[in-house]
Amino acid sequence: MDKSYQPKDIEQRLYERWEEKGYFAPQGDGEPYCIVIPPPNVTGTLHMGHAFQDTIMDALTRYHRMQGHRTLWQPGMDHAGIATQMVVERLLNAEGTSRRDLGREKFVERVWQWKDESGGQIARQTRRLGASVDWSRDRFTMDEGLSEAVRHVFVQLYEEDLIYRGKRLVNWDPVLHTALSDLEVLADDEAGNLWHFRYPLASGEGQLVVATTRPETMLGDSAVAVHPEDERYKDLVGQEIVLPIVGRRIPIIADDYVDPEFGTGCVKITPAHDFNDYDIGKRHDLPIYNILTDDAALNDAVPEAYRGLDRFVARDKIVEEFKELGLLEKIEDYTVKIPRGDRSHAVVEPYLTDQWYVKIEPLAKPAIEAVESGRIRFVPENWSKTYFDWMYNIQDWCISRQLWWGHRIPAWYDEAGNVYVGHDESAVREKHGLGPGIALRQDEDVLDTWFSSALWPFSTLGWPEKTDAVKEFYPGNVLVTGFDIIFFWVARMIMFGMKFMDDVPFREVYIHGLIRDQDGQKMSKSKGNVLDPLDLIDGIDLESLVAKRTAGMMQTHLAPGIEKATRKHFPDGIDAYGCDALRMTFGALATTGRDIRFDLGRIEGYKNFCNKLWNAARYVLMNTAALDDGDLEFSAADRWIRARLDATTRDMHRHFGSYRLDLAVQAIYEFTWHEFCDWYLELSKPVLQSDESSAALQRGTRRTLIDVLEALLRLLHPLIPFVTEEIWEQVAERAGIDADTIMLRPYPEASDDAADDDAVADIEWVKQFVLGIRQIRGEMDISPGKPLTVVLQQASESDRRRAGDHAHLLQRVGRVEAISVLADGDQPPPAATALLGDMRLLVPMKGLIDVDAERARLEKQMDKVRAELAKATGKLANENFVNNAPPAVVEQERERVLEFEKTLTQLEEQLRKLDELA
RNA sequence: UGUCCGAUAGCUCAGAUGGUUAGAGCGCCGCUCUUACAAAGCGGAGGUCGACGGUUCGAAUCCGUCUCGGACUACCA
Repeated sequence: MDKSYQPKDIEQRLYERWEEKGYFAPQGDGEPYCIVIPPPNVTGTLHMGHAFQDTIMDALTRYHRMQGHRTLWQPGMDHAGIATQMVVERLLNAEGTSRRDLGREKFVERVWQWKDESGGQIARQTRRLGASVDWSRDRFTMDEGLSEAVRHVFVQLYEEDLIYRGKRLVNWDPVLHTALSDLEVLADDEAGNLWHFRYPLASGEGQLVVATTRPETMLGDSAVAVHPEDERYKDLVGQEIVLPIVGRRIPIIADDYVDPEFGTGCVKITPAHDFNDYDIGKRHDLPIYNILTDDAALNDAVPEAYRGLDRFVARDKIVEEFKELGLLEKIEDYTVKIPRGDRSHAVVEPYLTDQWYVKIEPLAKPAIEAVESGRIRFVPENWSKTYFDWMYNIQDWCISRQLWWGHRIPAWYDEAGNVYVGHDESAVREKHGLGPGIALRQDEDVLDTWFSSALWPFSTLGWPEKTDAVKEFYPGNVLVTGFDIIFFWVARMIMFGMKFMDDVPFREVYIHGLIRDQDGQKMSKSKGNVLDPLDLIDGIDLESLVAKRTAGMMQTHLAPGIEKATRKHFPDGIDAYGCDALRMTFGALATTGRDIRFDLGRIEGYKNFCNKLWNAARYVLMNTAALDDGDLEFSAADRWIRARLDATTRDMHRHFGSYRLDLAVQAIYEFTWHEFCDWYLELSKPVLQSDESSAALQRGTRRTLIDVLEALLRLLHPLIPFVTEEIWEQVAERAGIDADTIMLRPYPEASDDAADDDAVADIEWVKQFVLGIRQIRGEMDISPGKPLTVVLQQASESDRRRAGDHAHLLQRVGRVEAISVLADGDQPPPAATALLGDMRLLVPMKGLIDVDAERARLEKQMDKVRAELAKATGKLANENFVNNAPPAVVEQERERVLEFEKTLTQLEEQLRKLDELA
């Protein structure tokens, strides 16, 4: 083995072998365990969030696979309608052509081409992350089987009246020319104005002042509303306004919606271009004046001078004209929420169009119950509240999109505009008796991407076919995802799962946090703070990183700032940490539902951890070459480390069971480094490197070294698959295990044997002994290599026994040359002191210890003890404590006081000794 | 608008059901290249647990109020 761990050499080689051998496919006949991957968008590349999520899922998958479950991690990708179409359109633009130039068919072909390239990139990244997905079952939301599932669902919902077509206001993206669902619209505060317009009464007597953030929509006004109880305007209700510029007479109406406290208490009503106004319009039967085109320019319904103007140009012109007419009361600065498309970032318009909708309430009900009843559990639990909030107020889902890339809606129209829904055209013709003479044309629209995503937990398994996979792997066990898509995806999977499978799609939803940069900022391309997980695995130099972050930016003016920040945060680029280190870091950061600041310091530490493990293995392998059969005798250290391994194994099961990968990482890190390496390996040396130990004892230690390391590797494997596999192959051979991979070995189970208390106590005593000596060395500046003589004062029977039994350990690990026991009544020599229970460890000074330094040490220790003593006696002096606290707690406190007092006496005595000397 | 989350060492974070001296990693300060590992070993310093009240014998932990962050959600034109 190399002297240090070199991940680069082994990761890809191992992954290829695992894949070739088919280890990722479900194996055996254990209980099924299934996770479906949240399918990444084909367009993109995997970012830190994906890598984090994949790490969690892979750890769970490997853990369950090792437990003998028939484990499936279902992979796949999403066609991501809008996102993908935008990317390809941008490519076309760069080539000087466009979607429209190509035409629908050619364009879609082109997207498929792009999908193959981009999807390949994602698959490569997924492999580099070590994800043990079953590639043989890889699916894509637009492949034939999934498209079949989509059509099936659409047709059934339509036939059950749960899908309908309707003309209403939708969120219209005037750049992409498509409708959007509510969820795809993001409203953020932007600086704007509030314009106050005077609207003259038709009676000619007076005017009303209305305030608006969108002056141009006044061209579509069909009323002015006031609150019914508003005394100022009560008498005007029923009268009319003459709408300036347009000249239309519109009524003054009364509606509760109006807040009399806001502005003037008068609201202009534009039913075609505002959701609230639309509702009011319906309540009052107002005419609807659509004044916009698909591009959000003004259409022919407005006065000639405004026709064809962009909405924002028209806005200025309207304001100008009001000013000229003397009808502009005032302009205020005002912060407005501007709705923008989440992909195009264009300002979205409420717009009246024909769209397809899913009637959501009947679907939402069982989905709410599924969570209420506990059939689906959110982890952490509080996310269920978010889920309920949305589900209780859920709106019908607009599922049609005016795009070319996606599942075409399976609806056909005849020339009269009658709509027929069916699997395909021939099915429609057959069902409705439409002969070949009748021309049908298919709906031009495609479905919202999330419509097919909602079917993912069962469509990927072959549904609507009744496949074995469906029977076996539905419902899945856990969904691992981010909170940002609880509404988009999680809720919809639950609704469709309940509807079509009559069962929940998964039993638990593990919601993880968002990966942020070192300053807590969300990672995004435009901020230039994204990290490519592969760059953390393979490393990248500064110049390449800068180039990568500033390349292909939409807003090029941000590049210099990004470059500066990048040079500041990564002055030396990024080291190659290897996949395992990255995964271990993600695991350690996977705390319950809180966002994660990704810190390079952490990954560095886990790279070191991998190296530590590597070197521990080197030591074990070096020392176990000569394994032979024969009697085994296990030392106290052997028995101790096995007990510790058992305890750690229990911890690992508990933490995996509760999705606390952070605690799992912490527990296994602690065991590996601070118990196995720091102590056990050191304690094994005196046994193996001494002629005095018996062959049986040496055998026992060798056996333990191999056994514990082998189990440790299995405990670690779900988290750090590569380095564990690489080491394991050699260790397994030594251990006499005949198997090809650690992946399919059983996950360790804690033994039922009671912990070996004697051995544990002995080794704890040895540790305390050594630590005491080391402390004296450290603080007295005695070289670690210098052998010391130790005198035991007030040694009990068991202290003496232990000192005798483990003298060889103390000698080697503590560099204690000689131990002598001070007889009762004998004068102790001037010495530096450490305490071990009631016993004192004395390191005689013989010129090597500084009296003042030792005095300072003692004073410091005594201060600490005195503080604690004061606290404890204070407690006991409190009658309430003594009377009310559980007896065990009180008793414990009494014992502590005795301990402290005894310790204090000892230290005082020692201090006196020093004073005598001085 | 409503809901939720967070505030613990210089930094990034752990701290079930309230109970010994509040922990880890990194960083920092010393000392060591001791034959698995300097990507290491050993020792050490560093925290009135956001603020104020309350419950309790006892609060980082439970309950209120507040401050400062963050997220989601709904909005008054």
